Amino acid sequence: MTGYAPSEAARRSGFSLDTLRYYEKIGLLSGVGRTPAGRRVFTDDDLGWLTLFRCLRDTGMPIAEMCRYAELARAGDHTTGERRALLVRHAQRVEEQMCLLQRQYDHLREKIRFYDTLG
Amino acid sequence: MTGYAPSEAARRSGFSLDTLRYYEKIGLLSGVGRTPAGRRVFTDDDLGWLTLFRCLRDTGMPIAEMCRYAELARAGDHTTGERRALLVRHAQRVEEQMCLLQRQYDHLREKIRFYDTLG
DNA sequence: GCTTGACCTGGAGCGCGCTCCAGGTAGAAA
DNA sequence: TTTCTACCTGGAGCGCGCTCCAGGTCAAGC
Repeated sequence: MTGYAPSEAARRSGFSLDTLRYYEKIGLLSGVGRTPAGRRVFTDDDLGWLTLFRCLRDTGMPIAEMCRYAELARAGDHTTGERRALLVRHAQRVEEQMCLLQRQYDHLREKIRFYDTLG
Repeated sequence: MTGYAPSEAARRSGFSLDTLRYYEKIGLLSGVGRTPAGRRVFTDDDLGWLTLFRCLRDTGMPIAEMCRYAELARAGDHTTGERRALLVRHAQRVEEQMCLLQRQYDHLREKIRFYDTLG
């Protein structure tokens, strides 16, 4: 149960210090420990959450939905089904997003090929 | 050289009427024709531009960069090299984005598989 | 002639996700 | 002992990309 300073947690998660504080403020990240002087101490568990948030953000999940997920997790083991369903729905949206991205990427490549034929 | 009403251009491009007006206001789309009464008339050429903008937006290009591209195109044929370079740079960013998306999608799938093992 | 509806304008407002700031504290380094 | 750095708080501000609104115009259908 190593503890990490805010700057270290930021470095490892890829979120800024301000974003870490923001996530805690809105209740996305909760139960972050403190030193007697009031400074945050992040655990490996917190970093695990941050890794998940990184994944969800990178795949375009809105923060409100991540909050919902975190809330379910806090509510206990009886919410695993709902949590899984939430992730599955999100994964489906990501698949669609990947298809669209691929299509438009192909379109873009074609446009570039057009410029290639000009000279 | 068929002409399209704003609502038809919106339907075909997938942009809202407000967005079409906005794109013209900021100079992204220029030279859109008008009826004597001042109503917009979109040509096939305009729709071609909108299709390109759709592609670039869907792949995450900021509007400022699309403006730059449109500006180059308006400047004439001597800018084709620069235009191509702009698209190539963008395509590279899109490739990176696709890789990241795939990685995080895999991560997400793994998380879902974890929930599957629970019951 | 009257209503309806699609369109026009300039400009304000919004939702998201941070990001920055002022003013302050604790602890370590010189 | 002074200074420096990393951190703290509450709250304001920002950049992006639209989106909405009020108030008006025109053309077509009844």
